Amino acid sequence: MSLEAIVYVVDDDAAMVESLSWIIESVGLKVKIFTQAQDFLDAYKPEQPGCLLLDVRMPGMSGPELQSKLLALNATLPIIFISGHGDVPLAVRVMKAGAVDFLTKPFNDQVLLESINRALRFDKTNREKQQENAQAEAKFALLSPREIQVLQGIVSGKQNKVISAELMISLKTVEAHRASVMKKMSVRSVPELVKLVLTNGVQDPVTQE
Amino acid sequence: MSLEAIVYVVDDDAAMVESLSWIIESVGLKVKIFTQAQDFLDAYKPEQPGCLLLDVRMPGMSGPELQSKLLALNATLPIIFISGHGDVPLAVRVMKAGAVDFLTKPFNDQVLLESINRALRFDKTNREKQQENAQAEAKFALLSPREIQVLQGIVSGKQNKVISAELMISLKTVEAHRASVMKKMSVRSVPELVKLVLTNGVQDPVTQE
DNA sequence: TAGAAATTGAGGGTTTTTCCCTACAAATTT
DNA sequence: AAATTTGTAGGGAAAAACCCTCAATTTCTA
Repeated sequence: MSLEAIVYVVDDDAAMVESLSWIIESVGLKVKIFTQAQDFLDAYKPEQPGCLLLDVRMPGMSGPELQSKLLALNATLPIIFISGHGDVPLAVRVMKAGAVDFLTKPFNDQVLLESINRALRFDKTNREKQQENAQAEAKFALLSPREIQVLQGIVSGKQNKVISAELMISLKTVEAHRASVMKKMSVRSVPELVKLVLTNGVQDPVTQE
Repeated sequence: MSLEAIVYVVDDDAAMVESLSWIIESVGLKVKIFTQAQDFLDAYKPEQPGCLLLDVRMPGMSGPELQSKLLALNATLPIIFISGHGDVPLAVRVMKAGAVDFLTKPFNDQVLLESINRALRFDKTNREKQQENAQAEAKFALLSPREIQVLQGIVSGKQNKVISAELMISLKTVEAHRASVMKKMSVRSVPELVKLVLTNGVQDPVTQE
C-alpha cells in the first residue's frame, strides 16, 4: 500500500496559489498549500510521495534556499520552480542542483501539468529504488560481522577454502557462516546474492559534485 | 593510451572566440574553433574526449539545434552553452536535454574554467564507463546463441540440471557450454560473471520460466 | 568443397558446495 | 538464571560443479 501523491505548492501569492490549485485539482491530483517555505519545511515528511511546485521569490525563505535545505536533508522530492522573473543564472543554478523544471510565468496549463506528471513519475521510480535499497539494507543489518566478511568473500568469487585461509578459521565454520548468510539474505543461489549486494550496494552513497 | 581532451568552441563571434581561446589556452587546455555549427558536426569524432562550448545564437544552425543533432547521434560530449541573451525557457530546455551548464555573457573567467573542468571530468568518467561497457560487449559478442541462453540461466541462479531441462538438452551439454562461457568471458567464478553481466547490462529479452 | 566453429552427447574422475546432524564456549539478551 | 546469538568445529553423504578426453552432427566460412 503506497500513499497517494501530493502536489505541494509553496507560494506567497494568494491569487497564484488559487489558480495553481484549481488547475492541478482539475485533473484529480491532491494539493497542499503553503504560503511560506518554512511552513512547508516544518510539515515535510520524507515518506510522502509527490512533488513540489516552488515559487522562487518569497518573503522569508526563498525557493532556492528551501531547495538547499531539502538537499541537505537528502530529500528527493522533485522540485518544479515557478518564477515571474527571467533570471537565467538562477534557473541554471537550481536546475544543476537537481530541480526537474523551471517554469516562467505566464505558462500554459498543459505545460504545468505535463511537468507535474514528469515530476511524479520521477518521484515514483525514485521511491521504488529507495524501497528496494531499504529492504536490502535491512537484510544486511541482520548479518553478524563475521558473516559480512564471509559474504564479501563469496561475492568476490572466493572459494570457501580461500575464505577460511584468509580468515584463519576452519572450512566448516565458513560453511556455517555461508549458510547463515544465504538464509538471512533470503536468497537461494550465489548469483541472487551477488545481485542483491551489487545493485543495492552496501556502502557508497553516490556523491556527485 | 587515451587522447588529450579538446575544448571545442563553436561561436560565430570572432572577438568572443578569440577571448575564449585565450582564457582556455592560458590553463594549458587544447582548443579547436568552429564558427559554424555544421562545421563542427562534420568534424565531430565520437572517440575524441573533451567538451563543447556552444553559442546559442548563430547564423545557420543554432546551438540548441546542434545539441539535438548530437543527441540523435548518441554523442555524450558535455555541452556548455554560452548566451548573450537571458532566455530562461531556452536555458531550462537545453539543461533538461543534458547540457552541463549555461553561461550568460559577461561571465567571469574563473566561472568558465570551473565549468569546463567539470565538463571534462564528466566526460572522462563517462568515457571510462563506456570503455568498460565496450569491452564487456566485445566479450558477449564472442558467445554463440546457445551459450548466451546458458549464461542467462547461470546469472539467474539456475542449476545446470534446471537449465538442461529448460533447453531440453543434456546436462553434459550444459556443462560444456558453461565452461565455454566462463572461458570466453574470461572470468574464473560465477560471481565475477554475474558482476560482468550486471554492471555492463546486456538487456536480456524476457525469458519465460 | 574442405576446414572451422557450433551444438550436441557421453564417460570418468576430482573438487566444491550443500545439507544433514552434533557440539561447545563466550557474549548478549530476556 | 534461562534463552539466544555468535563463532567455532567436526562427521558424513548427496548434489553440484569442474576437469579431461572423445565424437557425431550441423552450419558457417574461407
